[in-house]
Amino acid sequence: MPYLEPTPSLDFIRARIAEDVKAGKNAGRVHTRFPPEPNGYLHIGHAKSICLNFGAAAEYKGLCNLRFDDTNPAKETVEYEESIIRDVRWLGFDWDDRLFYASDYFEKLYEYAVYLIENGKAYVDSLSADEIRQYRGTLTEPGKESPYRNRPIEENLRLFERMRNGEFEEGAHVLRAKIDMASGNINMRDPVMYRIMHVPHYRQGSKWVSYPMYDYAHPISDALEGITHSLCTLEFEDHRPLYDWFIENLPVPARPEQIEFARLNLSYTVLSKRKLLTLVTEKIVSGWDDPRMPTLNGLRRRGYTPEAIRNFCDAIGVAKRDVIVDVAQLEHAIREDLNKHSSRVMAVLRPLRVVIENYPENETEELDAVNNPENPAAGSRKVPFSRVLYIEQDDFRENPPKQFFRLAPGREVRLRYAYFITCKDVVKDGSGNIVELRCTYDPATRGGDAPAGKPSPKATLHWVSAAHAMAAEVRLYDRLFNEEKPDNESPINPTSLDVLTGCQVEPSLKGAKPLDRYQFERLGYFCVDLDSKPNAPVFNRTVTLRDTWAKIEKSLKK
RNA sequence: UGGGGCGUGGCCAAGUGGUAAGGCACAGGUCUUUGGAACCUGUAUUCGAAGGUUCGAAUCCUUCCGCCCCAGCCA
Repeated sequence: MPYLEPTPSLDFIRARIAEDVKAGKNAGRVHTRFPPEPNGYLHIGHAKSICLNFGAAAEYKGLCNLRFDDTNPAKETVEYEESIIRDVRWLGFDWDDRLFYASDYFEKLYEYAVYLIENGKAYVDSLSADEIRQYRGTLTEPGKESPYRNRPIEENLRLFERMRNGEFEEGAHVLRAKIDMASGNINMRDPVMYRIMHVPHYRQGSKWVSYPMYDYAHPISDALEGITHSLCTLEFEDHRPLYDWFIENLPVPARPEQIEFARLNLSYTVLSKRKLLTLVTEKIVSGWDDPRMPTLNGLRRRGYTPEAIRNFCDAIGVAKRDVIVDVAQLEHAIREDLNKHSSRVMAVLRPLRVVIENYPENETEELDAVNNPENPAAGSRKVPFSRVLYIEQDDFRENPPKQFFRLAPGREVRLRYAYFITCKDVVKDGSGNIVELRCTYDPATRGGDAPAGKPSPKATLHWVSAAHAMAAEVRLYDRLFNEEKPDNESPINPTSLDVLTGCQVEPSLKGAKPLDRYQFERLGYFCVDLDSKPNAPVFNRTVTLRDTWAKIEKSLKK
């Protein structure tokens, strides 16, 4: 029996696409689209859809269009459109010349609407919005037919044209599909196709005053673009019969198929456009790109890479059940990527002055430090060492607990890439605060290697030379919410942002530019913030390193 | 009580009648000049529940239970 490679399991959408291709449906062609409405910024949930649409198309030698679903001029702006284009590109996807807009189909959409009217399948209703709601019935009771439902075709045609010409006030009339007011599916109870809006469109200007609704515009837009698989989220499942109804009742050039999947939910994170907008407008965060935001530009500013986000989307899969993915999964994705690709550097966030008593006053040594142990090709750099250093306050304990093996009085530890040092004395100020450590170094340990016969210390500390280090601001971020499933009332995590000033970073960081990413050894991954200036650098903490000591310490406190 | 969906370990997720993949998280361990990384080991007698069909069921049938979505002239 020959060994067979296990076939990688496909998610249900890819499986379906594979079937269609195999069956020769659409001549084996695969064509998807990502259809955002330009009314907000893209977030990690959209990334799932983007990766699915562009990814699945590419895997089956197909294409994916970027199409703006801009049918509601009251909410849409160029600012949003531009941010969406930037974010999809940044994520790593390309649509060549296939950038489309539903608004470019308005004329065609209008013609199709006329076609439905002519065939007795659409009518102009003159009921008010309130009345339409009442006539619609409820979830358990059927609706009633509008008294205008059987208007003569000619009258419908005249009225619809006058709607287009701007002869009516908003709300005076709507165009409705004539389907079934008794349907158990409310979407089929004569859904509205067009409504009058005296609002200029951000791309069409004042050309239109009647705008098509999503349910009507979407299937036609898909058909006009030759979309084969129209992927959307679960809440549109009920709309599929309507989607199909338009496709079946109109002479459209293709028959796209709508398939629904579950949208992404992330623990400790809010992902609804409305809630995100509130965070921005109420100034709870600094903007759409606040590094605590789950928006793509927020994540970018936080230091996330497109690759990590794509890997995350890959890892969580695509299915139909409602899920809440653990943010730990996202954090794992960025750690995994940054571990492989980011340069190591030493930075001291909360400095504690250390004087090496047996080291000459005015001497400086340049020591070799490896840039990335995961990637030898990244090479090495020189780090200056001198008599006065800074180490992390957390790395010293006057009365260390059992499992603490960092620096303590009388104890020897290694300074990374430098020397072993031993703490001889603790200097305190008037109120008993530790302000300085007096230490000695062992010249035989240069580079950090233990000489033959000498045991290696249990701890290795990062450090920085006081005379050479550069001062910096560091912003420590944590999850925005402490509740696993935050809702509208959830308070934000008061420690979601901790700004540290007076941090000391190694001099090689002098040329760092906004968005450059590093690992601060033993601390986490950081990236240069957009607010950073050459003389006043600012770093954002993307994510911490896994911290075993923090876990021990936490269990110690219990 | 109308219609549409969904229920596999703490969180995701394969599996489509032949005896429960994988990832995250967690717990041990090896190694280590990052308490990082890497590597190894462990964690569902069980697939929402109960019946039934079958030599054999997470997969088929029946009933029940639970959760999500829909009553915008939003998308």
